Amino acid sequence: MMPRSTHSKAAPTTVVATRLSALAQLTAEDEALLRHAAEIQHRIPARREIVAEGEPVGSASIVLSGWACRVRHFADGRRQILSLIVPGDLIGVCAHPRPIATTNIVSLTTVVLSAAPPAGLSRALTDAYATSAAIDQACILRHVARLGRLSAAERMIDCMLELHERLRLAGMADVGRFAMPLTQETLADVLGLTSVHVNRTLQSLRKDDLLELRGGMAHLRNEAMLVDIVDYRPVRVSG
Amino acid sequence: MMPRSTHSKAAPTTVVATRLSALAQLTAEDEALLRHAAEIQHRIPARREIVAEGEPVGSASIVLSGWACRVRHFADGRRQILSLIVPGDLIGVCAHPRPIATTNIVSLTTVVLSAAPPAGLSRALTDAYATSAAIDQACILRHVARLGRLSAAERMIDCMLELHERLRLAGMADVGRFAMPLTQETLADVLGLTSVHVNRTLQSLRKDDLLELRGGMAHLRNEAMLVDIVDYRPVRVSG
DNA sequence: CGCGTTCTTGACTGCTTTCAAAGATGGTGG
DNA sequence: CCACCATCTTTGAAAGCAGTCAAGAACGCG
Repeated sequence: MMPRSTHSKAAPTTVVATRLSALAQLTAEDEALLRHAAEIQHRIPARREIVAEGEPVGSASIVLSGWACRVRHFADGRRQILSLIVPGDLIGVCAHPRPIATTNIVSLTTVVLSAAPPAGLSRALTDAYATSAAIDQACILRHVARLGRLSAAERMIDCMLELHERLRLAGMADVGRFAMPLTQETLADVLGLTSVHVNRTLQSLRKDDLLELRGGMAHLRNEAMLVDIVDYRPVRVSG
Repeated sequence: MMPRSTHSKAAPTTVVATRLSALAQLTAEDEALLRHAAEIQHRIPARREIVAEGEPVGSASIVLSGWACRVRHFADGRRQILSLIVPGDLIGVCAHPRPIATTNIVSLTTVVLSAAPPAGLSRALTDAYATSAAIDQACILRHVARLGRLSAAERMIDCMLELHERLRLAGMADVGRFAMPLTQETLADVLGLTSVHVNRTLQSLRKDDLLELRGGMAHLRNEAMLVDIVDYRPVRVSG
């Protein structure tokens, strides 16, 4: 069976080059390194643990297609998704000695990974990795503000605007429209809500013609208004 | 006026060495570098902006005493504290080119900073900085889970356990007891609650003899039970 | 001792959860 | 092609946790 992603127009291999090129000036050699690394692909079914908390961080890898997440499980069954990982994102890029994973990472859909070329080989790749890590950090801080101070509808809007921006960076989103494969239950674990309330929130947003999720696609009906509602600002990590 | 901290038994200069030594094997030279850097201190009153979102990240510095935070302000006045910064923590240590700050950083008490010795000078310092950054990251992820899935009382407990652990690393906490200079209103902005509800939550926890905040001190009355309530696990970032 | 900040309290509102069950959807095999 | 099954979405009623508003008490500083 071919690993064909229904959520991406871009071929998996170009997703990575698109995103990393947006983060640093990659040379033709850098792109060749990425292409070479992508020749060996690791296919992971949905709902599989990719990284286990407390275990040594393995070799760095790149998400070619599919969605994953960092997640925390509580003893009583509660679950919180700490961050979403989408195509073009890096996993396990870590600067310090003998690092161990601080969270579990789990696939949410089928995920295809390739190894990330070692950073030392290229100045531009090193920069791209560092910038990617900075974006990751910024998104997590954004998530803190989202969970701490926004209402259910605001959390949903803010989250979708962020995903739209991040997927666009990898060339995987149209204007106001992108593939969003998460179920309402998973979305609830991202947003710190119950699935029932996610459902009601989505109905309300659709009724107001602001935002619509259907058939695995997200539609931002009125992006300007959405941006205004949550005071959304694009992620910027370098000048 | 001497910058004397009433919240610390350790002298400001040793706080840094204590913490960084716990993160990597510092040599006598490393400690000399830290002591030298600490000769020039920068004193910042409470409620001052230390770093502005969107501005280039300045030179790296170390908190010798006092508390600060990363914070997000919303257009309508809501405010969320994204992470707390306590003595021994680093500010503005950043690996990628031309970095700009993704959040504001504000002093919560009087804060004394010194410059952080450049990482390139010493392998151990480089490691310590990287480990410190990893701890920072782990605490922020923890904060996401806290805000997303814990009740008010659980958030309070989890936050106090984390602060106890972090301050102990810098030699600034006794067993089950540490200086906690934040007002209930500030705590509310950390925990994503209102100050009224923080007050009621604290009363309830004190009544149950679990946790007590009074006179700028936090007392963990029954640490084992607190740990159990929130399924608290110590921060581990390297093997 | 006086003033501003912080803490405390009460009554009321409301957003979100809980619990339960019924409908839709999509993929699979007969 | 359709029945079937698991998964996902939708709905309703009731309860609960946290927020809002307002005002008084306590605290700490000068």
